Amino acid sequence: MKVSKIKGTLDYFGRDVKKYRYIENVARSISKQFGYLEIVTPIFEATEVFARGVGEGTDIVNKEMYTFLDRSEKSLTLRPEGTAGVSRAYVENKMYVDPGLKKLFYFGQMFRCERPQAGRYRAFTQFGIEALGPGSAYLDADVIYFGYLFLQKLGIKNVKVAINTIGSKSGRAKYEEALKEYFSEHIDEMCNDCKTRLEKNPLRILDCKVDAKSDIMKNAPKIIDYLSEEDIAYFDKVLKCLDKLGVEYVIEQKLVRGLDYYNHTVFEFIYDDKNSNIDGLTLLGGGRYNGLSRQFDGPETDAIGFGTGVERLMLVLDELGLFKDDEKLVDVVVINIGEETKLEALSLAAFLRSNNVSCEIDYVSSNLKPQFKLSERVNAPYIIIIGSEEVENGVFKLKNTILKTEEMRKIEELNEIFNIEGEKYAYKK
RNA sequence: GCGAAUAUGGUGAAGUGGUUAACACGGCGGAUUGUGGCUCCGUUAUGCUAGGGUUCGACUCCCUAUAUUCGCCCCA
Repeated sequence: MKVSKIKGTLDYFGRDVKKYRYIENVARSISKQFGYLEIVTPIFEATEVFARGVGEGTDIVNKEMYTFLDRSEKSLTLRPEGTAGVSRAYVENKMYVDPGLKKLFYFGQMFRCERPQAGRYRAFTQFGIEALGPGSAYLDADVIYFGYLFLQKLGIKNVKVAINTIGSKSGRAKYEEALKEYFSEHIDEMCNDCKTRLEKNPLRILDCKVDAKSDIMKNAPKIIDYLSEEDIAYFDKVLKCLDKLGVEYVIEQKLVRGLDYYNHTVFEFIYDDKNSNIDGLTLLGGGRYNGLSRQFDGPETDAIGFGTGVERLMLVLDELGLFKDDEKLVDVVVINIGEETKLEALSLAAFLRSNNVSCEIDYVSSNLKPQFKLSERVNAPYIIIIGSEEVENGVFKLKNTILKTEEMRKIEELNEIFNIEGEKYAYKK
């Protein structure tokens, strides 16, 4: 039977898996620096977690989720994003009883059934952070700075930080009402997408690219008129903090984000280089989601976080040539000349390995050619060559493939050459 | 859901309406070598995504299907 991978999924191996782990390692180390601890939540959850958490009106819930019935007819869903599950876990495990902030990060696969394209897959990996507990403008800025520094550490410089506020939940609700009313009067002149958005999520109309330049859009109600003084002061403070931290940003009034749970500060990091074919790609996005915990019957809790797509970052690293893979696979390849010394070579390899020297050996052939091919393939800096003459005389040939030198050494010197403490290797007659 | 492009061996690929489907890399076998990576010889797609059609004849033209890729929408 010929089977192939499901559309929009990836096999990682070779260089790609190294790139993937490289990003993961950077993510983990920066999380540590900011004091975020890992949380691992299930790959699947009850469907309500996302339906309620992410929001009934969102694209994710309406057309992108992998939802299925288990054997007891319960509706489950493969997680399409990380925040809802973390919020559910926060409430369920009563993490709120600890005073102060819970700072958590996750790194894992998410699933969305949509059309794959550059940097977008159906099974993809997100790294995200969530800070649950007392909110503050300082925290908002710190979270944004986290994202900023993360991309910097990966070497990704040309990034536009777009930021906006959509106010408190009540402000947002009033604003949505106003938008609905306003756009209802003009809906005939607008694009089809906007017509559906009007019912589902009027905020998103602002995000429309088709009608962006029309007068209707220009004259639409502004969020600023629906923000309370506290909301505005809060946002100003976030911006001041970013100034101080040296994060350059652009205020995008029309940045609203597609998930229902957001309020107050929202942001997106967008790759910004007109000359690049990945210009405009969203690399990281997030915002504040105060009160999401109420969806899971938890206490009203402030929270903020972001998510970033690892596959997209990999795409950027490739595009910019930022990931170099010059890792040597092993330190030594042991080559034997003639079948009669194969066992001696294996024994020598075993000795090296047991003393933390990584080492490779050809298990099949005793011909020189394939053995040298192997050492090329694994990029070994050293080659040890033994034949029956060497064993007879208690020596071995040591080849340095970088300096391209070759010399005969006594077997007693092996430990010294590879910095091995303890018992010395000796040929057994 | 909409739109576009592509589909030849292990890989990168060239190709023409008409006998043996170019070339390169890789693989395999061998020659020469106690030391390869240079050289030399041989070998490596009864088949060009699948099915149908046009034709005396199609890998090359048409249709359908499938897959991949890219874009829109939305997002990470």
